[in-house]
Amino acid sequence: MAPVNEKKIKAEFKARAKADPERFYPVEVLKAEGFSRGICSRCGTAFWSTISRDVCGEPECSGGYSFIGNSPAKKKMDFIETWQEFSKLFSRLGYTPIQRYPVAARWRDDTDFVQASIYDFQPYVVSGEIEPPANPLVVPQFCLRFNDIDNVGYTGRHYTGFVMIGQHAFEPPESYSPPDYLSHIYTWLIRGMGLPKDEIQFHEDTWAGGGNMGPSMEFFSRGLEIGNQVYMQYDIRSGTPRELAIKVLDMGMGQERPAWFTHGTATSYEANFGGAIERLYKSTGIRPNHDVVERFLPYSGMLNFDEVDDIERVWKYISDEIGIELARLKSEIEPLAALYSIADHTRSLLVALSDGALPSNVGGGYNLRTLLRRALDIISSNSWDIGLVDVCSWHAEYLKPQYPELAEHLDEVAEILSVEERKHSETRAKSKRVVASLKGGLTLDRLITLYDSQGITPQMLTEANLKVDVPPDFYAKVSERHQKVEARAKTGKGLQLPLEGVGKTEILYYDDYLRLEFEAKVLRIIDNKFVVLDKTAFYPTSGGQLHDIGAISGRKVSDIFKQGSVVVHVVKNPDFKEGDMVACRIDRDRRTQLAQHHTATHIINGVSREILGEHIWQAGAEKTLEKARLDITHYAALSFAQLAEIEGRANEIIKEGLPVVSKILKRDVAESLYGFRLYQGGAVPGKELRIVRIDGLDVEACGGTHLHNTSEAKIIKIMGSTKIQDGIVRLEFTAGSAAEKFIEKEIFGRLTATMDIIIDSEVLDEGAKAILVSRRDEIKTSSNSILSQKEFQSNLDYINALDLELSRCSQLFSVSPENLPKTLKKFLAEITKNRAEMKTYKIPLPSHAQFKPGDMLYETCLHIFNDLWKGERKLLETAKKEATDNQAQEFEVLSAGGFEIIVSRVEGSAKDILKLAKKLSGTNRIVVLFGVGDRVSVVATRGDAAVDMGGLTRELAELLGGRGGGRPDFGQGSGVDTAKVAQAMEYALSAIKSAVSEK
RNA sequence: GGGCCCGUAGCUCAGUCCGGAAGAGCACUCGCUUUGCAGGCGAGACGCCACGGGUUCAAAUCCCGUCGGGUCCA
Repeated sequence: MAPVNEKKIKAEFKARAKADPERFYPVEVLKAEGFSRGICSRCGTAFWSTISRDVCGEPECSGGYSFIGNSPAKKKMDFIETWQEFSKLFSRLGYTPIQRYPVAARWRDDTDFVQASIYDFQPYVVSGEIEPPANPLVVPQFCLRFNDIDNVGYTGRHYTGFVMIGQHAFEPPESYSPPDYLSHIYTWLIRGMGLPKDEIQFHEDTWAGGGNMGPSMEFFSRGLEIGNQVYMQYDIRSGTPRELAIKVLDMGMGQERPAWFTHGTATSYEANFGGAIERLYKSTGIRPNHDVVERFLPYSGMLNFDEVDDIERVWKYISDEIGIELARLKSEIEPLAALYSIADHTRSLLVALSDGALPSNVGGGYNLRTLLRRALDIISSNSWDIGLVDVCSWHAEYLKPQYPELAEHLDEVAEILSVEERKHSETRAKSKRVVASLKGGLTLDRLITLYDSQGITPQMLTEANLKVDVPPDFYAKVSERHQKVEARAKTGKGLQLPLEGVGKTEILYYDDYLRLEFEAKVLRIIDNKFVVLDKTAFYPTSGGQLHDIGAISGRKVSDIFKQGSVVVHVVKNPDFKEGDMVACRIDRDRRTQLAQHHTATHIINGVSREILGEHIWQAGAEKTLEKARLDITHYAALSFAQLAEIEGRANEIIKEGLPVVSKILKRDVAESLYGFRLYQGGAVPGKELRIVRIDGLDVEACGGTHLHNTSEAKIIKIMGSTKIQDGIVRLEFTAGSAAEKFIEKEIFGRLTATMDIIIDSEVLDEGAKAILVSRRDEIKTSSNSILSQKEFQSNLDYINALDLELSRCSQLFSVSPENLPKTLKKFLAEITKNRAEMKTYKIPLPSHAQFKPGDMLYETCLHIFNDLWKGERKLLETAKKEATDNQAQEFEVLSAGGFEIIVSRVEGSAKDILKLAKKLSGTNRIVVLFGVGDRVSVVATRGDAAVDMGGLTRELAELLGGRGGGRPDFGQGSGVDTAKVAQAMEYALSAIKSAVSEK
């Protein structure tokens, strides 16, 4: 938002306009129609009306809505008809009706969703940088607003998703004509809606937002605001209003309003959801009691769930005021509000999901998830049998004349909804278990943590009959905690070079990625390090693509970055000066590799959309020398099969050798040719866009260096995918020689290295080993031939089979493939160690001769893990246990003070003597064992005796040159001084004896 | 974008704060018992305590990182 005080500027302007209406408002139109000006005796607003009135048309001033059940409009139109009538009329008036924009605002970086029709044209049309798609125009723009979510269903007019019909014009001052615009909308009120002029009031007002401001005319009838026409003509970002070069008409009218108004239904919902609402009534058996609803409605605004602490008291107040018993009032209103919420939420979801937005735990997606879960919770708490997908399809059917695309996307919407529903039911089940395990008396801190980290609301606790103190400002406390945390996390600012007076750098890297040499003039050198040229083909790090390297006048260029529209080269000790012409050369291998990765990214993006669906958007990307990564919007993790399909198709695209064409287009031309799909990398500034197109697959606005033809990518190998957050999946892949290197090192190399390790370890039986050796040799032979002949494409299936093998093996040991050799080494070493120990216990090594590995390394790994590692360890442990049992009989037991005392020295590790001590201990026993091995371990246990074994152990361990401790009934420690064991035993014995005898 | 919570037996989880002997219930196997309504009793099997590193005499437990899953806020 602008750093200036918009509210203050607006108030000042409003006062000025009020004093001089002729100058700021197109009042001549109203005068000609017989309207005259009045000042509202209640709110002071200046308004226009044909009949003498004391108050303006605001519901607060004129006593609420008086059109309900008694509309003054001569025409009746439902939601769909409203747009049909409106667009027909405005076409005749010279406006062009255009398609709505997607509700997910990809062309903007300051908002997730479109919240008003003017959002479609911000910032570039409004700023005059680019042409609007038509001028003047009207648009039925679907908008999402989540701030009133709690009021939806109750107030009769709030929605999370609604259609704002926009009437817009973008004109230079000389042709900008508010009187025309006002007369057009007036025509709509009179002729379109059939309102008698006596029923219309216009209010003088001022609107400000997004750095712009202008006078506005709101129009009302019977207490309902039908719309608002803003004459946006000032830029107020500097703090004082300045005339805009392009003045803008911004009229917005809720499409839901005319339908409601002309039908005069109790709530707006009844008139606007078409068949959906009827079907909801039918499936739940709920119908509005119009008498109750109408009496309730004027008070509904008081039930503002955000602002009121004690909602019950408000209910009671309303019930008293309208004389309907509280219980009855609630039983009439609440189920209705619930139904209307479902209708609203599903419609919002249908549009948002159709447009490619996804529910998520972060970003704008969280709003969608909240919407969805709210709807699901309403359904389940009322035990209704309503399927969200069904309701969506009812909406889609009704909206078909206006938004035919919604019906086309129903399958994808259904899929996304079902994934979300499953997640929600799992979360709910989990919450129930947690709640069930809680007892009352929770601290506020605990309550907040429960809500914050597990989504368990205080309400759920009280519903489970837990006694908890919930402060009325609970949710405020929650956000307080967040604010504290957020205040701590602030970031520093990056490097800012003094570049005043340096013009925009001319970019040469757009033309051809193989343009690697050029001459340029040195404009500035800062700190003997940062070099600015008049033009450059060096690519700066941007758009997720890593910068080039190379040389300027023979001096090494190590980094390139952009500051604003100036490209800065980092050069070591430049031997040239400002004003010189210099020869520049870019590193070819690096440039080629980066181009391969960048074009591969576009291929993967296009292919993913082909395979996974229209909801796939780029959510981030990075291209380095080693690999490329692309984050795509998708509602679930990708399966191996899906990855394989994407990779396979991507390589087909390479084989097909499609041309990659890039050209600069004007933004409006590009948008009309390719739509908003262009904005894969997010919002892009500027009048002109560089468009990179792979025919039939992908078109993006992109500044990167690209191949000429997909065949130059050579090969694409997907390395893996992870779900980086809900709704976003990251694909990592590599192309060209980086892919070949990857295959060589990380597939062939890793696999054979792993096999080598197993073979060298000598843990396998001879037969199994022989098979593994021959398998390894075979892989080495094939891989050598693939590598030497560069036959990657034709051997992709083989390569992928090996890759799959690697990942299966890594999953077995729950490590990443990278750690597989290392992990196997660890396991094999343990097996060898166990076997050595088995020898000392005289356990015969079991024969695993029956094991015959097949083709797959996986089987061998399974064998190593289960039979060798786990199985043999089991044998060893069993043997040790038996040995312990036998050994336990052999200890000398002393007695003193009524206790049995064992103080003894054995061979063994800490773990061994621990087990032995456990075996020996009893209620009447005191046991101290010294285990001698590499070092001396001490374990001390006792039954009921009053000796501090932890303390004793500490003393003993220290005596042995180490440390130890423990609880009164149990001590553990170790030392290094094996020679002092006898001394320690003596000390232990005497300490115990004196302790028990004291008792 | 910013937080927070959770990864322990096939499942649901306790143990983690405050380091010191890896647990419960359900499911499973076997035996006995019971006409049955999740039947009762007894015995048993089942753990790389997510992965990697660090601190420590000692780590499921503390610290750092990674990977999964969940949740809240803007």
